[in-house]
Amino acid sequence: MSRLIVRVALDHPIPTLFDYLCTILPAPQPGQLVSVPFGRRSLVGLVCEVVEHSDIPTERLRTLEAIWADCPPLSTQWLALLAFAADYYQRSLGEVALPSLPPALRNAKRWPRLLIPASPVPLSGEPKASALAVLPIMADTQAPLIVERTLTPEQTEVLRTLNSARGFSPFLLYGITGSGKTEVYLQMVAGLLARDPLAQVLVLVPEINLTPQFEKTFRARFSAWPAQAIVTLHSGLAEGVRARHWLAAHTGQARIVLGTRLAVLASLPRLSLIVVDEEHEAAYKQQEGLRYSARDLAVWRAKQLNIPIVLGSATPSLESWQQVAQGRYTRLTLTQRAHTEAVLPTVRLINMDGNSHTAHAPNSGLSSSLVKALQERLVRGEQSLIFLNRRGYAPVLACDACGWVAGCVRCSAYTVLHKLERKLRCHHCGWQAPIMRACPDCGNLDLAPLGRGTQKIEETLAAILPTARILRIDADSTRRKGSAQALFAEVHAGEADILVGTQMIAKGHDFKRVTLVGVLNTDAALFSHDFRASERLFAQLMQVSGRSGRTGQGEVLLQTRYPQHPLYEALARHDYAGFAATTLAERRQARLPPFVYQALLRAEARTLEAAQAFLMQGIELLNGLSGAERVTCYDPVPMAVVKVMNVHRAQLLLESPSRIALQSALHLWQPHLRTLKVKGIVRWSLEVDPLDI
DNA sequence: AGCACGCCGACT
DNA sequence: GTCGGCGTGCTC
Repeated sequence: MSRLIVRVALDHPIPTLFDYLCTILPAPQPGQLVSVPFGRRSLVGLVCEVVEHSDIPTERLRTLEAIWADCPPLSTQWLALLAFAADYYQRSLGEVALPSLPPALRNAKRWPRLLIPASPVPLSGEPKASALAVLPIMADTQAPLIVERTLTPEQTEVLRTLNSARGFSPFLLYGITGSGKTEVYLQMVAGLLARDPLAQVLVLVPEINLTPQFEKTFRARFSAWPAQAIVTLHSGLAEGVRARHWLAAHTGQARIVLGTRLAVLASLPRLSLIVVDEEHEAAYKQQEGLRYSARDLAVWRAKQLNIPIVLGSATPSLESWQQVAQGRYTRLTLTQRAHTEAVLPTVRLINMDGNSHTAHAPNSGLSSSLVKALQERLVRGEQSLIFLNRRGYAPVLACDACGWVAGCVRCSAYTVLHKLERKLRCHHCGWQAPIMRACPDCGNLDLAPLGRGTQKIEETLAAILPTARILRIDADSTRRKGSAQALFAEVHAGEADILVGTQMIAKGHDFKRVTLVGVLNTDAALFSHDFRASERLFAQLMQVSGRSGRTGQGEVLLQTRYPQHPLYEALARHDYAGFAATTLAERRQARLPPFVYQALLRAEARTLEAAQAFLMQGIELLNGLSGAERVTCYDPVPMAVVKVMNVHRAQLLLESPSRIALQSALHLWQPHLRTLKVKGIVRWSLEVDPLDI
């Protein structure tokens, strides 16, 4: 009698499948979840193969504990997607596949209580299906009118192109803020699901807090459908809910899956269209564990399944823009705002250089032009928004006498002064300490806060404009759960005149009464060592500018010491295309992404020396590999913030004009790195296509 | 990655 | 005399 060997992927760094004997009948199929003994633990694993022979000696083989027979197996296409992600990001299949499952599914004890949704019902087979074209108006008066909107001629043209797409067709939907990208998504989805009543659509959004309003919009538009046809997937869901939603997607019952980056790895057997909204957002890149790009995996998935994908943005990533230039993606452009009353804001650059500007008050950080503009809004009963990407009161507390600067005890970073809380706080690790009265080095009592954060601007504004109702929205004022919602509600209700905030205020919220946006202190990003800083700054400024004048003529006042800088000039012209062309030309010249491919080897240790020593040995190993000459390897460098939580960090950059050459070098390199032995404990990780260097 | 085993300093 | 530090070795 031949025995059955089940080869299982486990969440474990050894890049191998683990073989188990199977005594349960019927034996599992590839794609099924099983419970196996591992060491003295019991783990959930994914069956990859069922064979009759194992290279492991029989006496070392252990036996499967259980098979989750109720759950339909994951498809070979899903397995291929995860195998690709594992291969590309240099991880084992199990390390990628198992963490991609909802936590509840990875606990075999919970299997019996997880209900598998019934088989999908064709939406077009329902009596209400004809309502897809003309939908009822919802009773909810807070919601925008939900009848299908009349499209602008531009939108109609774009939609026609999208609807005629067959097979793998990547589109870059380049549409300015307010041009009605969402309406295009909605009508494209409606059209597709009407044509194919069993089809599934994946809609990705960059942030968890954008899911509620997207969900609301989709539910309103498809209100004729059963509720379970639309599900969300993100890390904020309770475990049970997330498992139910995932299973609804897996069985095909959910037709629209709306989620954050983790949703790109969901099982979607009838996936027919992918939408990635705000595709340029850095949040699509996972920044810990498996550092995948959900946008890139979405494109791969669309290619694998031979389906269309729409990447939408007002400020596309330069990677996607370049794909258009190379003819790989099709660009569709929306240049007009969908509501005729909305026009692009006027952007004024206020020169803060030297003597040429007139500060409202010395050292206030506010120009008299901005203060005047704020006063005008106050008189007219309109709202203003002040954008400053620095929370706290002052970024630095320093001693005038000896030059001492307050720093974090665990990180190589300055601590930020939080005046209201009377604390010095490290924004890297959260460590905090009371504000000292005297300099610990020289005893000087005159410690000076340097620079300005949101708290200080709030305080200054309160002094200059005593009648204004000022609201601050940043990570500190919204720390408690739900307080962000409450603060935004206050703004919408008109209970604030001036909103001071960090980038939190730039996204998603449509402030109808805001007619003025003031932008402070963004110059540092112009001269950052990070070559992507200017791309991010431009996108951020376009986004925050778009907050003004959603229902009329708005104004943006940007304070800068470099009003002639091409980035700001392009912003004032609302000229993303010009900015992109210039920046891409610079990147090409400097041989930076997207013209080269990069990977990072990071090392962390208790001393910087140990981390650097590991990286130096890594370089030697790399140089010994065949094909290494096609990959450029730079010197190891300490990271920008060298020490975080008492751990020292350094990194090594690899670069190649060929993605394949870089990939093959990494594959050859990785097994050698695993065997490296250095003094002390060094934790290391490889990141492919890093965003921050 | 966990989780064991295993050999040297400060506590009841 | 033990509790506990983290070095190193294994997991089908």
